[in-house]
Amino acid sequence: MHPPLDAAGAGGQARCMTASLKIASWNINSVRLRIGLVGRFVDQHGPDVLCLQEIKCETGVFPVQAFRDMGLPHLVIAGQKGWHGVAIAARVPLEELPVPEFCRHGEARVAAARIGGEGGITIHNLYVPAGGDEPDRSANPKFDHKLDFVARMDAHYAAADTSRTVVTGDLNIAPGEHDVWSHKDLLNVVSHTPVETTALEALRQRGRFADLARVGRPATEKLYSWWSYRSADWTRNDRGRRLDHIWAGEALAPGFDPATFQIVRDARSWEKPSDHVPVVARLSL
DNA sequence: ATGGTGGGTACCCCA
Repeated sequence: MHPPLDAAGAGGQARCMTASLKIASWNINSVRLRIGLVGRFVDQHGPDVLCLQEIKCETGVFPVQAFRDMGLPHLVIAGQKGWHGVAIAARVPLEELPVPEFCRHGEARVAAARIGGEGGITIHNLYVPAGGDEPDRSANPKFDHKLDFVARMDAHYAAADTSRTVVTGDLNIAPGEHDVWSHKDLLNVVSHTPVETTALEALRQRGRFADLARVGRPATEKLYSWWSYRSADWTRNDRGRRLDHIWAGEALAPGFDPATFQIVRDARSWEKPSDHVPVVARLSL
């Protein structure tokens, strides 16, 4: 057996009786360009684990020292030149795990780590392919790749012990009617087509994961984590989508307090923002 | 119906 995970107390707060882990996910759209925004987020929110997507750099040029300086010295980095790339940064030691082969093209879209050893928590940080523009898998190879990626996730999580696993990241799918600004207008738009939303919900349920953003809140509440850059003023009509997710396996879900789930919407207004904002959840251990 | 913006890279890919 291992001692309880003592990750509570992020940001120098007093340690709690109950250990907990504050997990955040953020598609940063270039970690080097936005390292200052990462620091700002970490200062303000004190995550114990920060999962980043679209780091857009090779592992060797990831800004390691900046993460040490912000109190997240433990890193699992899966980079590649120019695009994609994911990383997990933590206050507590991470054990890097082999990644399931979700990406048939071998792109850097998955990072996996365990905290707390045997009986600890496994974290899968995913960057699901966006899927291009045309929602037709025979006409659009990128959409085919996306659906294949999701099918591989399904096969993996259906067979795995997911009870102490957190799946998080930019899944590039807004599954629910109220995860997009207009269900009707987006039914034929990649990220919200029925073939995608049905597949994602089915695999989540087969994997016995709770979608933490939706636990304990009304299904009709609009929730978004991404707003396109291609808008003069993203706040004007709030045309967002919820593409970024934190899922918890069934042993972790009962210790989750819905009040700890946050979408850091104001980060979309920071200077030179990512088009995604961080999502945060605290898990009791 | 269309095009809008942004990042990395190298003269165009991707989101």
